[in-house]
Amino acid sequence: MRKSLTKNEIVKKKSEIDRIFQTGKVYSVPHLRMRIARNTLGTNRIIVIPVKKYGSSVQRNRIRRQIKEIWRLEKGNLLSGFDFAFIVYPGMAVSHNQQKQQLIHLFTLAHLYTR
RNA sequence: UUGGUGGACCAUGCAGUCGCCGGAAGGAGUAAUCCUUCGGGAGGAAAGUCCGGGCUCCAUAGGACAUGGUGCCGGGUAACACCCGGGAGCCGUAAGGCUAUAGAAAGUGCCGCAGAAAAUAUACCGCCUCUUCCCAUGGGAAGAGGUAAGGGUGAAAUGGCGAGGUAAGAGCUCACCGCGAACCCUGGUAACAGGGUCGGCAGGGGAAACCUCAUCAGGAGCAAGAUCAAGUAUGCAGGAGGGUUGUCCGCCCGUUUCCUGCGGGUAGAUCGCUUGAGCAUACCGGUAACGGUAUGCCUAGAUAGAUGACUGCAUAACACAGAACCCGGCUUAUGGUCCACCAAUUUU
RNA sequence: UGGGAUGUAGUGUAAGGGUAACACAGCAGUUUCUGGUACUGCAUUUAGGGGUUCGAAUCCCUUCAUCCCAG
Repeated sequence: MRKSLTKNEIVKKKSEIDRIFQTGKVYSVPHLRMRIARNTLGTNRIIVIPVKKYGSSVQRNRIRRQIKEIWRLEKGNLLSGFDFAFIVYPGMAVSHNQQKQQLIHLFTLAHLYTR
């Protein structure tokens, strides 16, 4: 599978975001919370939401890009048909390797790997 | 060497792998779309939104009042609360810096406490003269008057200092200094500066108190505004005017229209959107800000929002920080490099 | 993104340029066998910085924080 991340793989509408928050299951590690909900598209979609108190716009943009990058590299190994929402709280690790370990831990908790 | 002052510049580059958003060319496909190649992709402050403009709609932005901004002089600019040059005042040993720098004699108001008096001038302690009385040769008390030199209060006390003058004093007179809705000469476009004459003290502060004078400003803002598509109910009730604006005039639209409220529907796409008061280089004009001419260049345009991750080398580049219609400034945040100048100390 | 508003003790509010005030809360003390009530006292650089003024919470500039409106 190609490791791309196009616009169709991002959750955009407010009604869909609300649906994730109302019906999704919650898995969390320190300073990061993941909600997943099934969709009817057959593919996975993602949204990253840093809370308002996380920092300046530069810091919020950076953490969003970093999580998108890790998700892009890992999504080929995951089951499909889910919407993902990552909520980031102040204190999140900045290092790429630590973030990667945290996300893999979350995916394992949710039993999302194909094998 | 240490401390300081002023200014200029940079804000990463190269290579590899995987990705993101536009553009151009080619190809596949009915189309949606996909593939290949080439080339581009955040800032000096993009920030705060403090000023000024462009642009769009309302009338082409008109008149008066209100309201608000600005405020030494000259220049620059599309414009400005910006910039450049000059004047004056203040601060600093200096290099340099700062200034909402018009008018207090148009008018109104304010100056707590203290102090006699806080702006009409006046008189607490004093000083001096005269009259009366008392003790007796020098004082004391009371009354009438003159005066502002001295004391004291205050942030601030009605020109300063010296001499003459006087009963004591006083711009009462004089010299010097200061002052001036005053006049003349010289220099300067001007602000202003220098000099002279005259006046003879006119009179405190504050205009970032109201205000006066001069000058500027019409309102709203790209969620402006325009087009297409989809969808709903040319629905119900009230009003006759509505818009331009804070008010009036004027102007524009209008009764098949418009406004207000309730109810219902859609929550999509395209344009605006990046060629611009643009950038670079050279020459010319100007003290400078800046302007002119020539040649060359095209350099983000997303729409829940594109720049990331990993690795190596170089390096000071690891800081502050992310375009959202676009420009010119100001202010604030922040890593570094270089230049010039000043002061002190040391050495020659 | 655009348009506005407000910052005063821990909280809620006052204050005409001239000593920062009131209520509740907090702390300490007195009263009581103890607690409550009551009484007395204490704590605030008026969000930060600068300017005007003899003097600033107040007037002006600037920065920061919080809140509201427009989808």
